[in-house]
Amino acid sequence: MSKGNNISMSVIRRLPRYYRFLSELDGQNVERISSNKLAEIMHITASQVRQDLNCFGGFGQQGYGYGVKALKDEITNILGLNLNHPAVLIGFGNLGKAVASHMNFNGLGFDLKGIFDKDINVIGSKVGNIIVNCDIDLESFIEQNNIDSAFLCIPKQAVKETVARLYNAGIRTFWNFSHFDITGTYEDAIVENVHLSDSLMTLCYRMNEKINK
Amino acid sequence: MSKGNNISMSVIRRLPRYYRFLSELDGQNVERISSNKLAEIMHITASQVRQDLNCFGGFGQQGYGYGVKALKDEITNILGLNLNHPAVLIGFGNLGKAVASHMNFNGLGFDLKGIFDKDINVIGSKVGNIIVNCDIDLESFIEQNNIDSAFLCIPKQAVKETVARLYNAGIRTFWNFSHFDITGTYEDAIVENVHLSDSLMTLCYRMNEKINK
DNA sequence: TAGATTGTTAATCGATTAACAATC
DNA sequence: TAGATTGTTAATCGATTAACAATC
Repeated sequence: MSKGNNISMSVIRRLPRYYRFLSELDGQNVERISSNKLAEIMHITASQVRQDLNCFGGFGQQGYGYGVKALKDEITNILGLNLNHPAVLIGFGNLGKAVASHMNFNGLGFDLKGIFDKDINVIGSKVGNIIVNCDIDLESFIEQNNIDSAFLCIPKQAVKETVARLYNAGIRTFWNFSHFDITGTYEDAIVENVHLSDSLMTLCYRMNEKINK
Repeated sequence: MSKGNNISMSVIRRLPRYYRFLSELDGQNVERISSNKLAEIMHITASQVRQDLNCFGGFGQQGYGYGVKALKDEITNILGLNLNHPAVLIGFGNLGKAVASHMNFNGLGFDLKGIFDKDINVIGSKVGNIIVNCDIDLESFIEQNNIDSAFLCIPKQAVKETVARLYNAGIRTFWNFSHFDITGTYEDAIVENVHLSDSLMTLCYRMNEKINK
C-alpha cells in the first residue's frame, strides 16, 4: 500500500468491482491486461482505471500493461480481504439466515464467529458449524472471541438498543441492513448500510421515468 | 411531477432517504418542516435539500417551509411507489426466501406475483399466499400476469441463461443480486444491482484504513 | 530502436454549497 | 409589516476525462 491515504469514497467503492473483474480474468488465466482493455470490459474509461490504481501505487509497466495476478493480489491487500476480522451476526430471521449462509465471509475480510437471536425457537439452529446463541450471552462472547464487527439483521425497532450494547462492548464496525441511522448516534462508528428498500424504490423510479418518456 | 426531466442519479438515489425521513416525521404527526431542520436530522445541507426538491417542483412556501404530509405524498408519486408493478422472483434459496418474505413490496412500487425455482424440493413452498412454481412455467406466467420486472436471487452460473429467458419474455427491469453484468449484454434493460459482497469489501477497506492511521 | 502503454498533469464536467433576492 | 424561509443563481469543490511526456 505505497500511497493509499485520503482516497475518496468514489474510488473505494470501485475497488471491489476491479477485484471481481481481475479475479474473473485470473480464473481465465489471462496474464496481462492494459488499462484500455480492462476499461472496455468494465464499461468505464481507461483514464479512470489508471487514476484509480495510481491512488495506491504504480502497479503497471509502460508498454506492457498490468499483470493480472499481481494486480489482483495488490487489490486484495488494499481491501484487506485476508485479514478475516472476527464478526457476529445479530438476528436469525429470514434475512439473517440468508446472509449467514449465502455469504462467503472468508475471502471478504471477515470471519463469522457467532450468531445471536433472542427467539427461543431459533436458538440452537446451525449454519455450517456455527450455532445460534442466546442474545444474553452477546457481551461475553464478544470479549472472549475478540469480535470487532457486527452484522445487523434485526428488525428496525430492535436496532437502537442492540447497537448500544454492541458499541458498549467495543464494536465500532457495523454492516447494517436496517434503517436505523447509526452514524447519527455514534460518530466514530464505521457503518456500511444495505438499504434494500431504497434500492427497490430507485428501481421503481427509473422504471416510471422510462415509461414517462 | 411538474419538472422532473433529466434528474441526475445522485439526486434520484437520495429520494428514498427523503421518503423515509418524511414518513418518520409524518408518523410523529409533524406538520411542517424547514429545509434547515430536515437537513439537520438527515445530516446533509439545507442547500442540498432545496436543490433536490426543486428538481421536481416548488413544494415549499417561503417563510413557512414544507408541509410534511404533502411533501411525502409528492415523493411517493415521484418515485411511483403506488404503481405496484407485477413482478416475479427467481430463485428460492436462502436469499430468495429472505427477499420474498422480508420485503414489503406493495408500498415500494411492486407487487410480487410469482416465485420460481427449478429445485423440486422447494417447488410448492409458500410465502404468504404465493406458491413457488416450477421454472418451466416462467414464460407463460409472465404473459398471463403482465409481469414487467424480475428479482434475481439465483446463483451466478444460472443468471446468464435466466436473464436471456426473461428478456425474451419482454422483461426489461431487473433487481439483481448476482454479479452477472446485465447491462453489458442488454443495453435497454433497467438494472438495479445489490452487490452484498462489494458492500462487505468496502466495509473491510474502511476498517483497515482506520487501523492504519 | 519503435511501438505500446503507463503515470501524471491539465482541462472539463458535474455536483455541492453559499448567497441572496423574492415572497409568503 | 417584519421575520422566516424558500427558489434560484453564482461560486466552489471534487470527480472524471483528455492529453502527453516518460519509459518499458
